[in-house]
Amino acid sequence: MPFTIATWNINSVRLRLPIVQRLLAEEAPDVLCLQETKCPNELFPLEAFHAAGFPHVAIHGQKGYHGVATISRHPFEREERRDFCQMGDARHLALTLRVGERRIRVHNLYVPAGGDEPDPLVNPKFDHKLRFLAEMRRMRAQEEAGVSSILVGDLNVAPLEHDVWSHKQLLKIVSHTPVETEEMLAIIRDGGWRDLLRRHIPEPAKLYTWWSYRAKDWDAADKGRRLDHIWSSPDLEPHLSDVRILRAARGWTQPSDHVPVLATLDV
DNA sequence: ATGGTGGCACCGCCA
Repeated sequence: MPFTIATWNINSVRLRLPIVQRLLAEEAPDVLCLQETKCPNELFPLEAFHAAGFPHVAIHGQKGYHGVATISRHPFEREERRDFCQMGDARHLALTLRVGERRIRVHNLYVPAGGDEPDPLVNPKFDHKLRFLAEMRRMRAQEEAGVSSILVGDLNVAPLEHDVWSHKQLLKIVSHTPVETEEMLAIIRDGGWRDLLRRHIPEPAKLYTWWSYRAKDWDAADKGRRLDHIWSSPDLEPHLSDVRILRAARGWTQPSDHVPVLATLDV
């Protein structure tokens, strides 16, 4: 049966509830992982997701900043919230889905953006980002026997040359500096992950999931970056049937600066 | 060319 997982940095789940509902109605994913919910747990709009056909919801929020949530049609178990870098930030949520006979561990991550200056000695936010990525090196695709893995989220790194509009012009821009891109490729390699977007649409095709709010005309300028990712354990890769980046959502009413990314597996 | 926009909470911080 087909199984679709979606990931979306929503930049306030309460403000953008109408477009989240639109995504759920139009794309009907099985699971939606949200980042930057910017919503304390007690104010999370649970009922709206229940009404949309998603009875199983896990949240990890905080006031004002960050926050992740995983919304599912299928039941899950073993919720986990890791405190990367021991900063107290709400940036990780894991759970194990039961999909038919299969068990899938789903990690939902929001990696720190890292500020503007790509020097950990003068910019504590960039230092935090590098330490966060170093901690991600310990995440293994094959963690438990008999359990597949999917890792999604706003990872705030565009690792490949064709994940940005201009490789040369972004080499000193946070999200595409060599220290970040090399670290991300090492996380993928050492963790045994498969980059499902690139398995489906290899380079040199350009792939973007984020366009700045600051551009006059984001669509015409098209200065995007691929910051949002879907990775899986190797056993799932042969079951991948489709990948979609919903570029049109960048033009929806009161949009997020990120668009939804979806992967469909035949499981 | 070193701004530009957006959200939240509070008058600045983060992206």
